[in-house]
Amino acid sequence: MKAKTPCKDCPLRALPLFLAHTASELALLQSLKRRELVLGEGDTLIHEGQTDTRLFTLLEGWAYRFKTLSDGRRQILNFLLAGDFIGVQQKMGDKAAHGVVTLTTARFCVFDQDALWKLHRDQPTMGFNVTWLTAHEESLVDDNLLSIGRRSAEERVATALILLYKRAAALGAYAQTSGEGVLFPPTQQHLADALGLSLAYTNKTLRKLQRRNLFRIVGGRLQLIDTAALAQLADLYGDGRPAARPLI
Amino acid sequence: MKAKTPCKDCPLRALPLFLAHTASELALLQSLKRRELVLGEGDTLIHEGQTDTRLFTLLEGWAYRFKTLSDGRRQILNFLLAGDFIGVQQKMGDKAAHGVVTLTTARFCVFDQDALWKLHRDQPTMGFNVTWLTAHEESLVDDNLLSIGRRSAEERVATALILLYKRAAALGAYAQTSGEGVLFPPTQQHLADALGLSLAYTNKTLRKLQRRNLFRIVGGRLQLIDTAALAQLADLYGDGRPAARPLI
DNA sequence: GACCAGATGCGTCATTTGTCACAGTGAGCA
DNA sequence: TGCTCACTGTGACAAATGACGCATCTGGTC
Repeated sequence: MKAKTPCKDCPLRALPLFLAHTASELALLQSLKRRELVLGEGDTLIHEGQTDTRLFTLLEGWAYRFKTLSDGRRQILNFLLAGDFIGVQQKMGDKAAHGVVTLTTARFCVFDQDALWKLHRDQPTMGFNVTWLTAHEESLVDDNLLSIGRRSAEERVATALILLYKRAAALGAYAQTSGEGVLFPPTQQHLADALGLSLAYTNKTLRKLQRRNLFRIVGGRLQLIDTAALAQLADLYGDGRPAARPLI
Repeated sequence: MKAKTPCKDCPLRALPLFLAHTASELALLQSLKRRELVLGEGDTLIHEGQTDTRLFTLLEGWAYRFKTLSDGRRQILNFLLAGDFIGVQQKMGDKAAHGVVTLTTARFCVFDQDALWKLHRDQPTMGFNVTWLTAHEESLVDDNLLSIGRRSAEERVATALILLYKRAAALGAYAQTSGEGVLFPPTQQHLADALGLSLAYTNKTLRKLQRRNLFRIVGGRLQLIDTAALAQLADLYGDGRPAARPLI
């Protein structure tokens, strides 16, 4: 899988979710792309505590960012899907960095060591895009913080299902979305760690909503059956559909 | 208070917490500074849901970012102290923006409408600094998410007290830190909303730690008495002291 | 000094969520 | 075929946290 797709032909870029870039922006990206990296399910891209790493873009598959306490308690900060840009925080050398682990086999675009600075220096619009993506990821974490701090278990599950569904669906056929729903790789343990709940209680809550016929998970695919009921539980602001965004 | 201090003489800039900027960077900042704004205690800087706003830097006082659910449950995402840069997320037009409210009388630096783009375009190092600050704020929210998702009430309180203490202390005399501790304006209700706990339980937890003589809050000032015990409860990675950072 | 509003402090009881133990299920594999 | 292992499902009970009510304190203000 070292076949380096040229950036301008990147199939992700064709999706309506992603904004178009100019030829010179693409040329800069191409010049910063070092290689592609494929990891298996459950592999570590960035170790927790690691501070100097490369920058990556997730091209295919799912991953997640997480932090742990010394006794092993783990919190998933957010899930990463195709198009997500990874590593800005580590580049800033923040003391308490997080880890990144894959949830499925995943393919990454690996950038030059100095990519973060060169993006800002050589193409201010790309620097702006980095800021945009960083602010956007922060807003995902903000949402999760609201959920975990103030929503009940049922509401958290409903919120997570809707938001993850919409994110995956926005990638469409590229992420194998179909009439049967979206691919949904997280296990209940992952959901528990993301929602700040125990595994057992996450299971009970999922079953409860499932028995009310609000959603279905079959064969690794998530289908929302009663989106309105889920949305009411979740009490979201918007419709949860991700905004069009830059792709770096 | 419309007395516009020139950026290069900003007293914040003299603190060791903040990195030095070049003359041309300062000149750019100066050109983007429109005015200063003073708000009273509990005033709203940015309404929740507002998407297009200005950029601000908090020059003096405390504030907080928050989100609410439609039934009024509120989550404080993080506290803002002098030197914090405000408004990047709203500029990105993220659907589910947060509000910003002051905790004390506060003074803000108000920037030009297009400041975000001009910072990137005219001085890539300043664009880089915006990314840095945004990533840094995200990492604060990551920390809070770990706390609320996986720490017990006692651990959350200990963590918050240490981190807020260190942030305030890093501003030194500028934030009126003294032998009597740091100024500490949040009420127990604010702490409860930040920690994802109820007001009553926050009170009980604070009292418990206070009775164990771990800290003291008197006259609006926070003193850590047994920092080691607090740190052990908090299970932090580093020492919690904030890293040197750009000031925009 | 009396009053008031916002904070803090605390007891009791209710609810949510966690813990533990164990059973079922299905995919991979010897 | 029968392991094993990761994952899902479930019940009984325990622990953490929330809800409510009310007392107390404190600082402003008339």
